[in-house]
Amino acid sequence: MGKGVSLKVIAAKAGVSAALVSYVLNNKKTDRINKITAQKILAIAKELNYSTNELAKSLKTNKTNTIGVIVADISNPFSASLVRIIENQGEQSGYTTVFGSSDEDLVKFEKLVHTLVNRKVDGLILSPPAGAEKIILRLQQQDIPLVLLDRYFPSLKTAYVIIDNYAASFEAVNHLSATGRNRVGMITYDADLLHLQDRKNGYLAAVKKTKKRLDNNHLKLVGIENNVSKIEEALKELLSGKAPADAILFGSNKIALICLRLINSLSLIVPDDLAVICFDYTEMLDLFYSPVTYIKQPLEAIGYQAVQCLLQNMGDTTNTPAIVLQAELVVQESTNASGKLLRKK
Amino acid sequence: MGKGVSLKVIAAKAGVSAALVSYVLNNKKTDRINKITAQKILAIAKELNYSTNELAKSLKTNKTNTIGVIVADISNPFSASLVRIIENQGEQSGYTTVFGSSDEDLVKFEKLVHTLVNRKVDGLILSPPAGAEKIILRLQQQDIPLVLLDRYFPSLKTAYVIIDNYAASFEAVNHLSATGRNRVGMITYDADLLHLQDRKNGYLAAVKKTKKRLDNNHLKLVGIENNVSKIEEALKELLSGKAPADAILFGSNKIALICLRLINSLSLIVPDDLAVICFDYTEMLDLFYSPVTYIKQPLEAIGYQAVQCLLQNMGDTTNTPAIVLQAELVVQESTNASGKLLRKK
DNA sequence: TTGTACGCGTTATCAT
DNA sequence: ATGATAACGCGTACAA
Repeated sequence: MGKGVSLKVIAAKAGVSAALVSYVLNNKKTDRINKITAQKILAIAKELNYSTNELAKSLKTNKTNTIGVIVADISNPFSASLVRIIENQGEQSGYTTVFGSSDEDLVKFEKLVHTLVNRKVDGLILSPPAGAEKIILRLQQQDIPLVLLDRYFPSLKTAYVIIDNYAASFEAVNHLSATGRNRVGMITYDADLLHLQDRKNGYLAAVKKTKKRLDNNHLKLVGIENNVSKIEEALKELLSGKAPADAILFGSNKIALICLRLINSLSLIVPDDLAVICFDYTEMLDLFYSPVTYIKQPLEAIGYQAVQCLLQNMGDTTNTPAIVLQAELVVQESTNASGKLLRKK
Repeated sequence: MGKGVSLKVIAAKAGVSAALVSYVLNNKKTDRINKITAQKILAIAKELNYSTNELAKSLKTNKTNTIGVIVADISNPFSASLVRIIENQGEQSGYTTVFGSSDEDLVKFEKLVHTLVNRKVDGLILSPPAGAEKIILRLQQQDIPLVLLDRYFPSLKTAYVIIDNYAASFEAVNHLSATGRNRVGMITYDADLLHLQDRKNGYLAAVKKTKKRLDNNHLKLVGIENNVSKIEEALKELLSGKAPADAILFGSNKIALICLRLINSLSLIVPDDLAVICFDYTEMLDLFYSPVTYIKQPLEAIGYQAVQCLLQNMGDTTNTPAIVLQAELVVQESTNASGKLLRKK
């Protein structure tokens, strides 16, 4: 690739050694080099449009200035935004960022990790799928700097950046009961990823607190593969029966999309008949006729911290900062109590 | 990085030369190698958990098995989906994909291109910003395989994959007039990127055809930086005055989001008072109370073709396939004529 | 200022 | 048949 304008070529043309060219082009030993030859070398380099072969450089210096990032699915707006922030943040520290999507698939994840490691990335920012402990552990044994993103494993001592999902769920449910909802349901994932457990447990704790007794029928668990009909079925179940939910917390933006679409086609009125809250913001939430109250993850902060933590971990692998950020409940129309209260009068 | 398990280490442990280890691990000269020593080498390699240093390999073979992709903004759902498809498609051919966002900024774009080229990617898939001709040309002079994505430059002979934006706009406007709309407006970008020109020109041609005379006030151009208040202002202008638009074509999903949000907060009824069509699908369009008719780009096909074209161009740089794909108008509720017709009766 | 070893894997050539 | 040697790709950095 390229036309092969190497140091050697420049050296030949200038009648000097390749080493000297390297020094000049990198501004090293600048005081010990004849300024005239330096000028000549620079001129030739520019004329030949030289640019360094980062491959060779990395091989020698053992540094690629590259960060590897693995998210669940880069086509998810949430991931896409986060990735973008990391990209910018990394660049500010001189790093190029390489991405991959794991699809929450352990095999795919491991393969991606391998690819990145073999390409000698300087560090990794990872959203590992369930069961990835051994893979992470091996990376640590190889002394590869890494930060877990959005999730972590209690059994491992790693750097991580997460949000307090438990508190976020808890606050959301509290908001719903405080605004007069009595049968708060939740549709979320049946997965053993800790951050998803937290969302579920925060919900359960809040329901328990506000209702004394828990109606298990109001918690619906669906597979992480986001099967549309399964999710729609869960919603229908929540809305039927003897005690239909009058409020629902959606465990992700994918779940929310599917459910809101169905709600749209039913004759339910939000927020009058049903209040809804969604985990994670996406643009679509503003387009629902009743703008959706949502749990806002501090994306900028997450991306910033992820890169900063990685930089620290790259300096010293035993340095494993654990950052827990708080999410914010953004109240919009979809949980407005007024409609409901009016009807009660 | 790594623990430094190199061929050399394995060779030492096995009491053979590094070259032999390389042959064994790559299944080369397999017939000329003692099977017992081969087994021993494989065993040691596995025991030491060896994996090849792709940096060194690439340096030697001059092949990185990497494709570089530059889009405008990876956090845009449209780009994110496309990127995901390219990622999968590339993987099927054994390529890792590296992404970057240019923000439609020429300087950023050039910097990204440089980074990728210096890292010796095997080829590039690019959505170049306006004015990038010289950069592309230089890449071609360096014999670097590339495919333009979603846009192209008539002055350059490159491979490209685009959709027929002119026809897409044309069809959209036709659909609107066929369903009884008389004052079809458009809000799109004031940019000299050809694909955006095409969108505009397709609109103009269709309006001209259906109306005989053109009312320039129904075409609003906004900056590509997606300034919210500018776009909102454009919409308000379209909806006011002596001949307010009764249908609008939005030139992108960003424009659509901003406008639909505003329409939501006004007391306009879609499709009764106003019909809308949007370029590019995103999930949000289904969540609008009146699901939005949109111009669907064949993302899968675009991604597939982009990778295929690149592979061809990598085989022979003078091979520059030009693929023009047709978009599809997906008619939903937002352009339904019934509401309007009922009112007319 | 320059020669040269080095990082690491590949492969053509040479030696048993 | 089996296996070793050495040059190579390209930039870096130390010794000369």
